[in-house]
Amino acid sequence: MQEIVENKDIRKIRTRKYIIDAFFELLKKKSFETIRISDITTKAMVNRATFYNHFADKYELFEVVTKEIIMENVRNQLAETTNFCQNTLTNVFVALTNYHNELYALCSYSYDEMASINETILRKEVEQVLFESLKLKYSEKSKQEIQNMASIFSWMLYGAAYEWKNQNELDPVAYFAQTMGSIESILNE
Amino acid sequence: MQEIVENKDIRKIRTRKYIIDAFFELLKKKSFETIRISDITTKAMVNRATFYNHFADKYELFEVVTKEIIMENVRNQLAETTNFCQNTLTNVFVALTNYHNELYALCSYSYDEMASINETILRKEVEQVLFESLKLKYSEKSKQEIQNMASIFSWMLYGAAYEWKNQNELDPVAYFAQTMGSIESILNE
DNA sequence: TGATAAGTGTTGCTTAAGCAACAAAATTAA
DNA sequence: TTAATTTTGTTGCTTAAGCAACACTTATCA
Repeated sequence: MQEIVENKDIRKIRTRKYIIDAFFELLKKKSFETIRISDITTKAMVNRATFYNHFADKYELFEVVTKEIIMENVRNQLAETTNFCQNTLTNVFVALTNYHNELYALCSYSYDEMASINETILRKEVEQVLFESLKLKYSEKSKQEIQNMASIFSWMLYGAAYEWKNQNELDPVAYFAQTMGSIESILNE
Repeated sequence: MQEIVENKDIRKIRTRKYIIDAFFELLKKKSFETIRISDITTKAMVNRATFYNHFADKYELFEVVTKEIIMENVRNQLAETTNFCQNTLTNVFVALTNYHNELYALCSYSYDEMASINETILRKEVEQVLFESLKLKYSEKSKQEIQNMASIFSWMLYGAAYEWKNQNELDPVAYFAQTMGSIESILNE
């Protein structure tokens, strides 16, 4: 319970920042797997033991950082669509393409690796948001049913954004409209 | 005596670096006099009290930093001329023009102010180096006489470099050769 | 294979840095 | 000018971070 002491001491904030900065700096040049804790701490000019006061390991560092820095962006865009509507899926999709672009900008060298690590985390986030949104709209449906819808949508959107990144030719909105149009026409056959 | 403990602890090195970096960052935008200690510490993300563990005040900060970063350069170039010779004056002059260029690059906004603050420090440094050099060459002369020569030369060279910066048209070596040529011809009239 | 090395994660003790509060200059405003 | 405000420099106590040493796991390569 004592756990949430919150950063009042500037040293914690500063050290954290420098670790994160150093980490992303390194991600521009080498792959996630080849980055050692000591690489990070050396660049950040902190003791290796200090790293462990902030993060359990480099996986947690990346997870936490991604959630904070990148997903905050996604969340903000998702927040626009409190109630589920036709545009919700498009908005979420656009948010996800932004996420991919930002991630790529942050760690171009190890983008695929990073995207892969984040996949589950991010997809779950999306699922959660969609669940909340769907719940409001379809209050008559069972929780399980809504959960299933949210899950399928999250997979679909995450996957679509990932594929979009690999092609990266069309504007996200156009890409999504086109693809969804095709899917709908097939489902309605 | 315990004073020279030397930096083994990375915190001291790191904090020092961040204070110095923040200081020069600020010098690019505002004048030395308008920079508050708290401006520096805020930017450096350290406590204000910590500043005073490293420096007595911002004047000492600047003095120490200048000596370390900029004058090291000057010293290196001066080191080439251990024994006083015809080229010594030219070398020192060139070193001083480099110093002015570097100082300007570091704090363009407040260059004049900074150059003025450093004047005495730098001139004394030059005087000291010239004194050592002259002493070797003219061991028959009295210490006082050598001291006087070194002093006059230091004023001359410092002033010449300062004037050169204000004109900044000719190549340093050409400027110095030309000016010294004129002076010599007058002295020999 | 077995051994040498390199990286990880943890711990007890030490030290630099943070914080808050203060008096004393120095600015600014009335 | 005087009063209000801001900045400076200092201090006692607290806390985060450094250090060094450790056991342990994971490469490296002879």
